[in-house]
Amino acid sequence: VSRRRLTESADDRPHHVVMLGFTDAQILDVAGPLEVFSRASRWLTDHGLRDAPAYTIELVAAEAGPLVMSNGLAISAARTFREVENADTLLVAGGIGYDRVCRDPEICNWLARSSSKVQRLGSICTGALILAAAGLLEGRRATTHWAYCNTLAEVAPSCEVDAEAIFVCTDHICTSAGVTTGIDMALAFVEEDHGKSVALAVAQELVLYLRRPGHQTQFSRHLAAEARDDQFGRLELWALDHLQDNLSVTALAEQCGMSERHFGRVFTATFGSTPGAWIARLRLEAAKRRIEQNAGSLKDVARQCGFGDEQRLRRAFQKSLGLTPSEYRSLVAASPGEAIQ
DNA sequence: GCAAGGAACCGCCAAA
DNA sequence: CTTTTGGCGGTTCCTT
Repeated sequence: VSRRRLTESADDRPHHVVMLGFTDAQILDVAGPLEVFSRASRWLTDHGLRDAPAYTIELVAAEAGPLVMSNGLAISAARTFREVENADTLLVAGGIGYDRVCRDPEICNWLARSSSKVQRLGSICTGALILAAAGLLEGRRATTHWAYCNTLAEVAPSCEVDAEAIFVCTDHICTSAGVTTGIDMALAFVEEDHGKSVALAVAQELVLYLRRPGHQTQFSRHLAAEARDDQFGRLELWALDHLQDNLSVTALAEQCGMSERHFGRVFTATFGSTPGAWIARLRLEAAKRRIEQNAGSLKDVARQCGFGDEQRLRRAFQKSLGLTPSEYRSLVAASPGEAIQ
């Protein structure tokens, strides 16, 4: 994250955050980050740190008409992207319809032009592919939803794709990974603008908001998997519902009706990740969410997420995070908004 | 921390 | 002939 702070402008103009949404965008892509800015703004005025709102927030549509989000919820944006002026932070949502937006030259041109005018340009999930379509990720480091990292590398050959990062910022362009990471990115923006304590306060408030839907990451994974509606989409749904069961390569291959050898080969070609590593990641993410939500003992978490016992859970955490599960828990308790990779 | 056993991964080749 | 699929076996990594 660039350390560029908002200059205290004489007129104390609020920072204008614009989210570009489209039909079939992920609702969490859209709502999560905007919620961060809205809460930050309220926190600052509630605590007497600002008289005027720190952020003004606007959702604009890529096309005319209401945005029917990937969960069926309809939101109406007052304006389309054509009418946007003076955006300070411009965010691009991801979701199922991203490819349609990618093929729209008017939006791509608008994004390319806006990029040089705005202070920050961010993408959530597959929104990164829209930025790539606008030619904005060439020669940069970037990330996107893990299942689309290969696609991103294809459409933006000189883009250095970081499949591991939660979000990646180069200069003023930030791309975030899966849906919920858009919230982490937005928190980083708030921190950049108003300092760590404000970001932390917002994050703490948001923990409640995040807890409510339950297993947020898996939830969004469910939506994405359902929407993908192909063989591996169905496999992911099945795997998410069977985390505690045997998810060996043999079992997965059987689920897909393929031989192990063929399954492994097709899977790796599609996802750029081996089946074993993918399952490990699914389980680790699930365990992290449960620990963040303080749902049960580590033993329960280990069992529910398919690690079997605490030892295996601990090893998995050590390997990917360099922390033990209990260290992770206390870290999250100390700073709930901080996402740990 | 170590050794044994097992699972995952992948190159290679053959059949469909 | 090319593409898709599957079996075999060696190596590596993980679990116990």
